[in-house]
Amino acid sequence: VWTEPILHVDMDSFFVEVERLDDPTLTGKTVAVGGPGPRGVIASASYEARRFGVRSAQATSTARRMCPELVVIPPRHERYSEISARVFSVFRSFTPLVEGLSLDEAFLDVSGLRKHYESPVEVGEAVRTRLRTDLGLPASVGVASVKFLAKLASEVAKPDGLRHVRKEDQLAFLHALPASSLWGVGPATLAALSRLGVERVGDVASMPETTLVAAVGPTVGRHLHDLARGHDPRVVVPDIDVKSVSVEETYDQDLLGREVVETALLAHAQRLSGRLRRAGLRARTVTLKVKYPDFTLATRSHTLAAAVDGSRQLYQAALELARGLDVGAQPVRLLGLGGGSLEPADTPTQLEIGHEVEWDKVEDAVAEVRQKFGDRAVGPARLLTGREHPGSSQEP
DNA sequence: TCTGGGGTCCTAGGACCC
DNA sequence: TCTGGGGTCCTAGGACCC
Repeated sequence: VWTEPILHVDMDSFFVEVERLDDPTLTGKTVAVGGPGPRGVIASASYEARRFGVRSAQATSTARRMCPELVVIPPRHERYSEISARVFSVFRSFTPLVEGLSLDEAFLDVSGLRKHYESPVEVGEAVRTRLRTDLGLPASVGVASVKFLAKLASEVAKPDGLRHVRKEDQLAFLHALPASSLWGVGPATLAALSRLGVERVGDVASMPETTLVAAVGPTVGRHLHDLARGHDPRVVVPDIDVKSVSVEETYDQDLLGREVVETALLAHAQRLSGRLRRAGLRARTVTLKVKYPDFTLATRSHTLAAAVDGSRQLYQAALELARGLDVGAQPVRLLGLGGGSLEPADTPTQLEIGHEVEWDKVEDAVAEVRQKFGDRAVGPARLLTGREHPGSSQEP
């Protein structure tokens, strides 16, 4: 009974269900959470909306055409994070062996619960019941011998269900699935596999490892060879530390001109600074990301001598990086700014000159106000538009 | 139809050190 | 004078996931 001790718990259309908690009139309706603008994309769709063909990652304009009644709600990530913390508290009340994959899904290794439950399936049902009764949220659970099978099982269980894949049935379950359902197979790998005539996972299993390695490279090839046999040595690792923090924005209209880009970077630097400070982190590597209208991406990064979390320091680094790119001459569709090589903020850092200390105090105060009232509550005068600028209406 | 925002991991080349 | 191999760090790009 305990040969399948891995649970994958996946919340059903999580963002939409959180919006329904806060506004029950949305229940039963065709609802989606996503960017409402001309370049917006659906992040989460209710099952009612999915019946019309609405899908996540779809352009909002496409979704509206398929489902004219669709209610599109702009994302509120802070709120989803709050509810996610409660969801993970429920997980950890069952076992400390919880490995989060995102805000709304996690692996649980429940092999330690033999004394308390009859089977892993009973644990899975208990988790689902707790999420439903305590938080009012539906979830689906996959129960299997290893992680990737549990994840595939929860996918099959959706919505609001549980699927148990027994060890003796797992190869039959696995081999019937399309090759694209394997974890790590995206468009590029799928195209390479198609050239080999592979359609199902069973076809992957019948390929010699050398053939797979020749087609998709050694790392992915060996990985696929293992997965197709139901082999997955990865254990559930609790609490993986965050490795990078970033903010980015796709603009409704492309940015044109260095000055416009620099103003946008200042706003990014402030948001990033707030995110880092709230997380108690400092970044030693700063990365600038630019997407041009033809969707080509360029990144430039720089590693500093000491880790930073202040908006001015991040802004200065971003300006330096922007010099290495063709912004200003070329229109810019998206700008992103990120921090990597993260360190805990309690690591002592050397302060260079007197007024830096004062500036740090100012930035701390700003970060605090932002935490209370949102990222856009406080900023330099440069970011104010004419209408908001005090006294601007009095100007001649 | 027209393609978001937030992440992780891998690769490959070059710098630098031993 | 010409040469080795290994290890680590940094940078840029790309595949992939939710």
